[in-house]
Amino acid sequence: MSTADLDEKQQTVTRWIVEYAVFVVWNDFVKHKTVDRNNNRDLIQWIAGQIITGKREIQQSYLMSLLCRLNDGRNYMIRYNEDSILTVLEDAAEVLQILIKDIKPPLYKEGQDFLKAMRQEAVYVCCRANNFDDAKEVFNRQFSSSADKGAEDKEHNKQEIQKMLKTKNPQHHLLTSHEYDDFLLKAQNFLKHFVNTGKPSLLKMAESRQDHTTADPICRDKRVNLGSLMKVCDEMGVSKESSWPNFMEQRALKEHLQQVNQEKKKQSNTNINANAASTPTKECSPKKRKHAAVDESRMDTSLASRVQENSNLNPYVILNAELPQLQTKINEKSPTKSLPSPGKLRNPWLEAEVNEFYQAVQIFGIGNWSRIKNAMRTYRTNVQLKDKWRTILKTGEINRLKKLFGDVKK
DNA sequence: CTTAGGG
DNA sequence: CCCTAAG
Repeated sequence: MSTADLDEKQQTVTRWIVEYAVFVVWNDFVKHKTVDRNNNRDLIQWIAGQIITGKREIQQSYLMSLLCRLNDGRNYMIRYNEDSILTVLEDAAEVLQILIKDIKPPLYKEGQDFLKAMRQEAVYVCCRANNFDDAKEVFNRQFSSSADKGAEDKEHNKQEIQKMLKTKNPQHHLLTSHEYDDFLLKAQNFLKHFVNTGKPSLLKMAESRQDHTTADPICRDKRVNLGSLMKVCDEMGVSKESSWPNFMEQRALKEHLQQVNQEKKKQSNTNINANAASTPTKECSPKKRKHAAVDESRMDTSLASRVQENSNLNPYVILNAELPQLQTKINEKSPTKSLPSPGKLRNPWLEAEVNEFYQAVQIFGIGNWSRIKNAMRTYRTNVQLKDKWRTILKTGEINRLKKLFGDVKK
């Protein structure tokens, strides 16, 4: 097989994954009117880093990033990048603008209306939180430059909002007559036009495959069997390393972190170790585990079950979960290149970093430093991780971690 | 390219 | 954190 063939196949698989990703994120959105940013961000970041020339793929990745922002829209305190003063919904409005830039005539008005609605909502969410100062700033940013379009109704609306802002009343009818969920519904109705409702190719492939490969009930109810997806990649002659993003492993890690955090919240009620539930395979010999795929069944069910918002993640994870600016990252070749770049000299380990590391070791096992590295998306090398583990043992920090997160499997 | 272990 | 041997 020539390398050109391989490239093309990789491209195809990449497309499929994008397609599949949109499918997953969109389904989340319409079903629960929410998108789990902390999980889907891995997907989006990976996609953003891919070299995908197809216009549709770019649109799709914009769509997904928009959905994540809409989900966060209630909380105007969130910022998607550090030096931005824009609130989530303002940020989302920018993404939307790009998304609908060359929208076709029949939809043009709808698009503009929705964009307007989003800008209003950006003001409203501040008002609902009784923060009229921020609301005012958002308003000025979003509504000041509408001089170019002197439509009457727009002006009217603008004045209405201005009046509302003056009252400083969070119970104003403008705010109470529409909930945020109504806005999401509106979003859903409009954004339908951007999502391909057909089944993703990758999913179709996987489904046709799993019919005769397994009778596992989990796989039957249309849910995705990631193992099958990977198999498809294999059969396409695409090496897993380059084609299959390691967000799968990252997700496993994140889920584990969430579980542990929730467990900690419930605290002393039960003595059950979170490990026992999340890492069923412990009898494997190290050699065997090395070749086993990431626990597929667990990730399968997670696809459908990551519904709840988790506001209790530790700060390190939240930091790590910030979305990249799609506008700037979309053309970059390698997502890993854009990660927190290492200082030239030595970088001390932060406690939160060590905690994440320890939990990663719990998931992937001692010695699988490479996989741990990928899951953590850290700039540190496998060897550094190995050395860190050694010093954790030597210094006795292991005891602190053991108390915090439980034992680590051998 | 990965990991283990010595320095 | 680096180096190197071994898989």
